[in-house]
Amino acid sequence: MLKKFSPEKLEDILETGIEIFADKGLHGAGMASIAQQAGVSVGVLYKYYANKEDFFRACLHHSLNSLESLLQEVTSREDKLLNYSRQLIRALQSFSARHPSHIRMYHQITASSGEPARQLAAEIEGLSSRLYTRLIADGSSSGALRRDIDPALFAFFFDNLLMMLQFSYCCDYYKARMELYCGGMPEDSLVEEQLLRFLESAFTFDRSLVPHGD
Amino acid sequence: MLKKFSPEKLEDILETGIEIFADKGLHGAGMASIAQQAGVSVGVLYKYYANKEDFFRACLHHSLNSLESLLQEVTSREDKLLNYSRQLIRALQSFSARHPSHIRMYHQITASSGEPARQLAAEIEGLSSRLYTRLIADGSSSGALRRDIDPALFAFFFDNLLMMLQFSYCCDYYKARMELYCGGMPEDSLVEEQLLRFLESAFTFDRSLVPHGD
Amino acid sequence: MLKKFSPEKLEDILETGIEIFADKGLHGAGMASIAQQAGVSVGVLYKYYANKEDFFRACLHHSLNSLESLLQEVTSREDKLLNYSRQLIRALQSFSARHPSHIRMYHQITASSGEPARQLAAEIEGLSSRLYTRLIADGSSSGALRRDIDPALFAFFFDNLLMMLQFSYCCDYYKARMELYCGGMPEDSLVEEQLLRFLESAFTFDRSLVPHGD
Amino acid sequence: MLKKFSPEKLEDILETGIEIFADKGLHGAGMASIAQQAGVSVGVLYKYYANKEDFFRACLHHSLNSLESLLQEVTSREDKLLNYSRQLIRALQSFSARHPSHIRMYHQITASSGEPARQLAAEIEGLSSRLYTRLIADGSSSGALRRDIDPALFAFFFDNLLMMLQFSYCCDYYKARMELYCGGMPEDSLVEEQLLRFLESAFTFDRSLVPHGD
DNA sequence: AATGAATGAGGTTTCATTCAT
DNA sequence: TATGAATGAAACCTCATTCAT
Repeated sequence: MLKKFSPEKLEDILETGIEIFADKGLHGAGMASIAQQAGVSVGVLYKYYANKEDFFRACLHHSLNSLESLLQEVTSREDKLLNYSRQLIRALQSFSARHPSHIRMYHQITASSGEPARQLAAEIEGLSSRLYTRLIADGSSSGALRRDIDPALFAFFFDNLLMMLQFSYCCDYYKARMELYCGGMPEDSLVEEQLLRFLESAFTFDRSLVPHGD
Repeated sequence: MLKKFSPEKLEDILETGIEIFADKGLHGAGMASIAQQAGVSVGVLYKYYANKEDFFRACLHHSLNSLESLLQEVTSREDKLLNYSRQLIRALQSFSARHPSHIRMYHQITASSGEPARQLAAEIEGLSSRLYTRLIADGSSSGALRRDIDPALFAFFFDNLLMMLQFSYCCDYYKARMELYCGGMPEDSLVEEQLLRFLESAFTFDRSLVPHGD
Repeated sequence: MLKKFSPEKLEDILETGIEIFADKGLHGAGMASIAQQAGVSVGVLYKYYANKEDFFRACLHHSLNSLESLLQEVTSREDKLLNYSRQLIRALQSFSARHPSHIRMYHQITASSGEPARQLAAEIEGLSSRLYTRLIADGSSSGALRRDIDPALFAFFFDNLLMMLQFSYCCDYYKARMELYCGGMPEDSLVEEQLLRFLESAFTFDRSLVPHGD
Repeated sequence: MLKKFSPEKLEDILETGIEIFADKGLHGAGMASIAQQAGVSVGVLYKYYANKEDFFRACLHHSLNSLESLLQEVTSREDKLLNYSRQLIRALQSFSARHPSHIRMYHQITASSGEPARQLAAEIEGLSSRLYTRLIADGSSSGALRRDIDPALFAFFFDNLLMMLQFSYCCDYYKARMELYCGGMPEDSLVEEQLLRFLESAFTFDRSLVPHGD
């Protein structure tokens, strides 16, 4: 009856927590149902986590870690923005298929408010925001990307598109919305191609270089 | 001690509900605290709404109505996509400043799951998805917009950018994230200008029309 | 909109109260539903009665009054016990058919406890208990009824049978029970005849007067 | 602070429930007060019973079981009606002294209405109604009991007297009423003797067999 | 004087957390 | 150490009662 605790079990617990929190939110999820679905007793949860919120945060960071390692992998091979936009899109598609609840969990935190929201944003978005901004600034000054842009805002738009793509693959509401737009779930390859086309144009077209203008 | 009920009071109640639900979600919000903050008794809430969920839905629709009338106003003057992208952006900025909690409320429902999520999406996103897609298809076939695109997906990307912009003005997490990207809250006019530039290029640049290509 | 109050309205209110209290009991009945069914506002109820319990008592006494006047009428023509047992049975049958809720209301008070129960019993049962006991004692000493009995207890048994008969005509549970015993609701005349036969034997047969005995 | 649950505790809980429901009825009783008086937390009640009504039914069946086993015991030694009327009366007296609240609980359900009342009656009264009716029919045809009677109705009268006796021992109102009739609580033996006398005459006297008639 | 909307105490029920085993 | 039954605070909701109109 007593099961030895193990790192694998912890993984199970966190994954179960992510699954349920991602669906029902911090308040909607119940500790008992998480414990049951994870195959442990509630006591175990409270042995490792002080309370529900603490456990929620642990689940949050667990899912963020997996997201972060995804990003790390893609961005480790330093490259130009457009060169690895494709890698990024594919990675997100693959990750969304494998770990939809991690993305949904990430979506949950975007609903948080107050100072915690501020801190989470700094913690989570700091890396990519700096990376994207720098890549765009570099590309812009090297001539690979257009010059008439605010690198920060364009990085922001860029990440916005990627975030929404992830949500659209994982969250029920966004999924339904994408199907509404496309008349069914579009092929990964079509999305990849079109989004790249959208991004490339947005980043490389420079009206000031076009002869006549408006 | 008894206060006469009035349409203004109903408005107050719904606005209070939106505020609290938007912050804490359906499960996190308490009817008692909503009643207190709205300056009515719980009894009033239950006189007009069958239960918490019913009231939640009423708040939801109240905020959606205000969003919809915003969109109606802008889209009523039928125009080309790029022409009123500017109108749209400005309208969203103004709306976000006046009714941030309505946007947050909208964000809440994007966390819902299952069949309700599907229905809500159809109800809420149907209008704009069809409008955007048509405008893009029209522009594309008339030559005003590029031809090498999937109108549905480009409409989808377009709306994604607008949604994220709204959230970034209203939801604490997204707000912090935007500040992170921009090093502080950017001027509305800068955002407007840059997003238009981003959109215009994405929609009008047609690589196939450029002499040399990659 | 404002209706003049009248004695007839008071009668309506009490009858409605009796109907609903009889079915659901003091705690199960709601003032609002009573007011609605009586066609008055709750305010009227609280104008004439201090609170729910007070109103309940008023309903109680109203139904007891009608029961009492029934009894008064039958017992006014002073007679021997067996002579008006028949009158009593018929009167109860007729009353039960006309005012079943009054009987059910009476049944409600038998569920009360503590000192109030004691007082109600004294108030309600005093009359008939003294009457029956005296009649039996008289009959017993005059030789019309058997001599080997305790008049009080026989009066008690006598009234018990009549009470249960009333309940069996009016209360759902007792009604179902009587149907269970009889395979359907028996004719009034059969019940009358059989109960009289039961009572007559019980009251007149005197074993000590029979030659041999058991 | 945590007390281990046990069958004895369950018994306590049910007995407490019976006590309070018997006094105040389903609607009048409060789960909190039941829990407190039973020495458990409300949570325990809701762990074992889905809701108040479910718990009420459990209490009901608990008290009916004890009543039924009483009846089973007496009726198991199959005998003639009058022979075990005495056993029955004594058993009821003893049971009433030991478990007055079980009788009061039984009395509560006789106040129920609608289809549930019908079902409860069938469930509870079916056994004894068939038994009594059969015994009387047998006795009647064998000559041990009089022949000029409707067995079903006489069984019904018989059970009515026994029911009222129980109530008179246990329910405050009926208790006060019996004292009113008897000028104080009569000795068990007196009641036994007189009720038997009442019953015997009612069941054995056959006017048609008496020489002179009326 | 009658109305019925508003009140809010109190009832039912849930569930995060504790702790005896 | 792991368990999960017990706890009880707090949430949802009802309805007796009040009182402005």
